[in-house]
Amino acid sequence: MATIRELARRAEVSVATVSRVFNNPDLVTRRTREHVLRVADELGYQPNESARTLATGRSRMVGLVWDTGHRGPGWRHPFLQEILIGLKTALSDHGHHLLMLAAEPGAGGYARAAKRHDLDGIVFIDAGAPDPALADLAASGLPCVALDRPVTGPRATYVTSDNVGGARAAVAHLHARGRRRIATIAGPRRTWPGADRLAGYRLELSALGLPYREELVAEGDFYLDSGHAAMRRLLAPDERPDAVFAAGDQMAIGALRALAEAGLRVPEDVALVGFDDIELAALVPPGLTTVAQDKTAFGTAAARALIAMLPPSPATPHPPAILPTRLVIRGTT
Amino acid sequence: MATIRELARRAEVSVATVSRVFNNPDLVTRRTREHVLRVADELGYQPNESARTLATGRSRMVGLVWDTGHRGPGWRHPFLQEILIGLKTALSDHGHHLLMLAAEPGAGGYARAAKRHDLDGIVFIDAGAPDPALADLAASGLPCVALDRPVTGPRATYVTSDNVGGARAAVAHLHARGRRRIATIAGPRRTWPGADRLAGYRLELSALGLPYREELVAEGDFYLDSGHAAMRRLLAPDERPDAVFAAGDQMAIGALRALAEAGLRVPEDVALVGFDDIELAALVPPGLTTVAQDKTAFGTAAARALIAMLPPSPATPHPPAILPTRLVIRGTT
DNA sequence: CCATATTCTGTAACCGCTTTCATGAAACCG
DNA sequence: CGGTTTCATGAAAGCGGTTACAGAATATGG
Repeated sequence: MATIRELARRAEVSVATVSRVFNNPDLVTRRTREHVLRVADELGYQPNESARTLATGRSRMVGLVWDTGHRGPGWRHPFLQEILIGLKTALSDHGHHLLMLAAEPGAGGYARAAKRHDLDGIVFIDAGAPDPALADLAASGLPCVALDRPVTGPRATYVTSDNVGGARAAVAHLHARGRRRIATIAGPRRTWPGADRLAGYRLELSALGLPYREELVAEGDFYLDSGHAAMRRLLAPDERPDAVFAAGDQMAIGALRALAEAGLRVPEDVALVGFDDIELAALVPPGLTTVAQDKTAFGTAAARALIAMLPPSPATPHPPAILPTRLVIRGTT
Repeated sequence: MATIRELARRAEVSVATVSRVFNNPDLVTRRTREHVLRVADELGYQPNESARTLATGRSRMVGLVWDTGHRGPGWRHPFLQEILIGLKTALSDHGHHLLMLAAEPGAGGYARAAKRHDLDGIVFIDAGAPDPALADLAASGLPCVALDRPVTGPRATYVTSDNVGGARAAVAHLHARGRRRIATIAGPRRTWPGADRLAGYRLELSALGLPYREELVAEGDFYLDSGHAAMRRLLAPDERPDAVFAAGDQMAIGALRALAEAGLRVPEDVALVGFDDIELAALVPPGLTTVAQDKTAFGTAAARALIAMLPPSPATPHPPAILPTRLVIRGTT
């Protein structure tokens, strides 16, 4: 591999000049600059990133913390792929790479990895049990963006959907369809989306003048089976609900099965709204009405926020991005 | 951040000794080693990876080339997530990180990124148009693993499913169900899975003594809509097929819709087998019979192969991993 | 035309770690 | 017990860049 010294020798300039050609082009005469670039091209010169990072302390890499282990090998984010596409695209445009951290999860594993690699920033995509290590990291001043979980720090912020608003829209929609006994299958309350969607449900109920009833709330874990179980629980009491708002599409689809097993028709007997708009939602008959999230926007918004907080920007937390949701009406309502 | 010099000073040893403690522990007395480790712990010392990479030429990072752009923002690998989980897990265990390359696609973009970062190896997950840059990279001696596409080089190999065998099993199964006019919705022939599944289809037909008929072959692009269109084409002739082998589940589901639209019953009028066993397959009624691939095995096999080819292993291409497939019988047959 | 300000370029220190080579200490041995 | 080996450690030279500082070249102005 051609080094900067070799290139300098061949171009008959100093290494400093070569370095400037690449990093501060306008500090160099057009003539020399073009000459150096030409020779660089001939040599196939590529500046070495490690050397650069070592010298500058900035790696042009962003860490991605993605907790695969949380639910064993089966754990899947509903739209990790779209998020990655959004993230990668936006970061690439800014000349940053994405490093998937292979650190021991929990504790300070990610923090250590961030230091070792001189990461410029870090993005958290995970289920979101509150983690003191995340708080420390964010407090340390490293630019941090978390998805669907809160985080604060001099250069920290988060991206999330308008979970409250989306949930309210779902409930309002069911109400508009004439339903009055509206149940919910909530997500885990320790997660943000779980808590906020439940809050939205309550809020809209009271806005509509409907009572909030404990027996109309079942909690799941966002996965299909839990939706199935929750639906069965909701059907147990004498007076069954005539509508259900499930806080996630997977749970909604589980609920759909439970309803079919119980011999109930959807939407005639029970109307159903989900949340997320995963690919499946459109395909599972009769088509799941759901609150759609803007999936790639998650990634791009995260990338944008992160980039905005990168030095030399002042250490000001970027305002959180709350992405709008959109109600997609299909066959279940 | 504590540096190695600081640590050396505090532990009252030389930097060389500290370095050895971390890289060649047995070159150091147990006494000194433990002492250094203790002080390192107190200081929260973390060796800097860039400096390490610069000094050794090895980055402990593996590049991941994942072509997001191929089909516009909507392009999705049927099970990218599982592959990533497998890859990440296996590589982590070996102390390697995964770098998602933000390089201009095509040409030598990835090759350049690999050099700049001193990548230890590289993994290709993409749609797989033949790419001279990949060939060059592989030829250069950089450990390379490609998924579902061929690649050769001193340290190159690939991982793929037993596409031929899987396709044969699908066709044999349809035959066993009494079907004789078996059509196929093939994938793009320029892709490996597309070509091999078609080959398997032909092979099994002839093994069964059935004729291969051009009019029973329609080509799609692995996506849902193309399956729909292909199915309509297959239904056009007077004598319609009584079974269809679709080379991908998405296409199979598209075909399922076309069949429903045509008023045909599945499996009574037309039996259907897919390939992949995506999540949807189990959920779309009446349940799609399909050839399942071992999804996380893709990732782990790729990681294992890569690790096996990493220096100081001899520059011998690892034998390709051909993962077994498994026929999952559901409602469509 | 000279003094001064402004560009442009070069020298060299440094970023944090690895590793070769040399050295001194300890172990081995006839 | 002196001479070899072996073993543990240290000094210092890189690895390939960036950048502060200084010097040379050019432009500016009186």
